[in-house]
This record gives sequence, structure tokens and C-alpha cells, in this order.
Amino acid sequence: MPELPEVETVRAGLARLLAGAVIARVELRRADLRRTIPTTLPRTLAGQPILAVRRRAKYLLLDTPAGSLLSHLGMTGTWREAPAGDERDHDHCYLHLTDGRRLAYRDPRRFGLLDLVTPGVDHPDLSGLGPEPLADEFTAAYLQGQLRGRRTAVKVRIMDQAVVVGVGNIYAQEALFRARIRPSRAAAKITHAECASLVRHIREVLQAAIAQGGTTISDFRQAGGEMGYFRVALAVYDRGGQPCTNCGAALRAGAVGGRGTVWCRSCQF
DNA sequence: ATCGGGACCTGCTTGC
DNA sequence: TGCAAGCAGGTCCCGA
Repeated sequence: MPELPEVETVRAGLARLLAGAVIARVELRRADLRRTIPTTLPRTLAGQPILAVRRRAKYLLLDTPAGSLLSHLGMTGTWREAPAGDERDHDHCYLHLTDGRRLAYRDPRRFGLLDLVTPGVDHPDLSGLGPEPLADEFTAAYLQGQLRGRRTAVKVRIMDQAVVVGVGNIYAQEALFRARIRPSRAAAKITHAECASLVRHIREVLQAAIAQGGTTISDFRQAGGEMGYFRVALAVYDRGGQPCTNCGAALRAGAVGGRGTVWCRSCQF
């Protein structure tokens, strides 16, 4: 589900909800997510004030003096404020706040993750990540270096979190369409000019999506429960067979890197 | 080292 | 209506 714009939207919502909040108690209801949630997590975070809510790649970090609560939403993860009585299947963890409010982490497919980051200690999930796509170091020259010599599809490369973070299956397709590059092209064959266009369009599509609160496909919700409204702006994702917004030709659907992929045969080369 | 494919889970949609 | 198959925003691991 959530790619950078959705995670950033959740981050902003949580930052608003959690300004000045203090964790009273952490209630683990199910620990076997993608990895098992450490048993030390509840007692480490109990009583801790939340100092900041940050995002790195597709991870969220709730900072406290004792450590940060690291979460990843996988495909179906959500954070929401859950008033008394609002308990749902797949609520794996509740953060009870000292003001009586409760935050729920819910993830039906359990591809997500909750973990603890100890202050001053590098966390393995956060090492080896590529640059943030909206940061200055994500340049055409950098991207071309990452594509050089690679026979794999360019779409697979830009979804590799070691190359650049935050780009998933929706925004990879959207950025490649805007840059007029076929998703299946060999990475090594992308020219410098195309790298420059791709960098620009990855940035633009992510920024536009953030401005709309992300993309709601089925279950994605902002931390306050609102949907994201970028879906109306998607040009190719899930539009196989429908007319290209640029030329009107029927969009092609296939698989690239094992993931559903849609592109225009006349607009993308 | 790189690459492709399958695995991990649940839920929803589609087609017979 | 009922059921099975296929697919879904993400990673991770394995074997070639």
C-alpha cells in the first residue's frame, strides 16, 4: 500500500495527533508480524513523551527519550486514533496515551513491522537505504550511476530501496509514464537525459501525491481516517486497457519484475 | 554479484 | 449463490 506520499501523509497526521503526547502504556495484541515485535518494546516506551514523529524511506519513527518506535506499514498497515469501543480485527498494537486517547496499529496482512530503535545505535532496517527522492543528493548523475551495467528493468531499479527510497509500484509506473520511459527497458540503456527526466518526474509525482494526501486504493487511510485523493491523478496505475491520457491509445498491462505494470506503447520508449 | 521467482499473509474482486 | 482463482500499495530469501 503505502509508498512515500502515503507514509508522509500518515507522519503528518500522527505529528498533529501526538504533539505533546505521552505514552502511558503499550498494549501488544499480536507480535508475529513480518518480524516478531520485541517483548521489551512495551516496557521501554511506557511513560515516555513523544518528542517528534519522523519518516525515513517508508518507515515511521516516533521519537522518545528512551528510544524510537519504528513502524513500517507493509501493504495494508494503518495507524489511527481508536476511541473506546473501536477495536478491529488485526489491531496488533495499541498506544495508550496519558490523556486517555488510544492509537491503533492495524495490519491485516502482517507484512508490516514494529520495532525499537535504541538512541545512538544504528538500526539494521535503516542502514543500506538509498537517498530520499526529494533530497538534493538524488540527481541524474547519481541515478545513472545506479543504473549503469544493470540488465534488470529500470522499473525494478527505481523500486529498489537501496537505489532511492519511497518509490513503490504505483509511483514507479506514474513517474516512468511522465518521463516517457517503458518500465521494462534495461536499466543500463537509460540515457543521461532520461535519468534527468526520471529524477524530475519521480520528484514531481511524489510531491503532487503528498499534496493530495496520498493515494487511497482500498484500505489506505490518513492517521485521522481520511482517504487520499491522488487516485484521480493516476495516469497509468490500474488503467490497463483504458485510453492513454496523452494519446488515447489503449494502455498495455503486463508484469515487470513480477508486479502488475501498465504503460503506453506509443508514448513510452 | 546479479537476477528472477517464490514466499510471507488476509481480503477483495472476478469469473465460472 | 457459491466457490476457486487471481491479484493487491512491500520486502526477503533462495537457487541459478
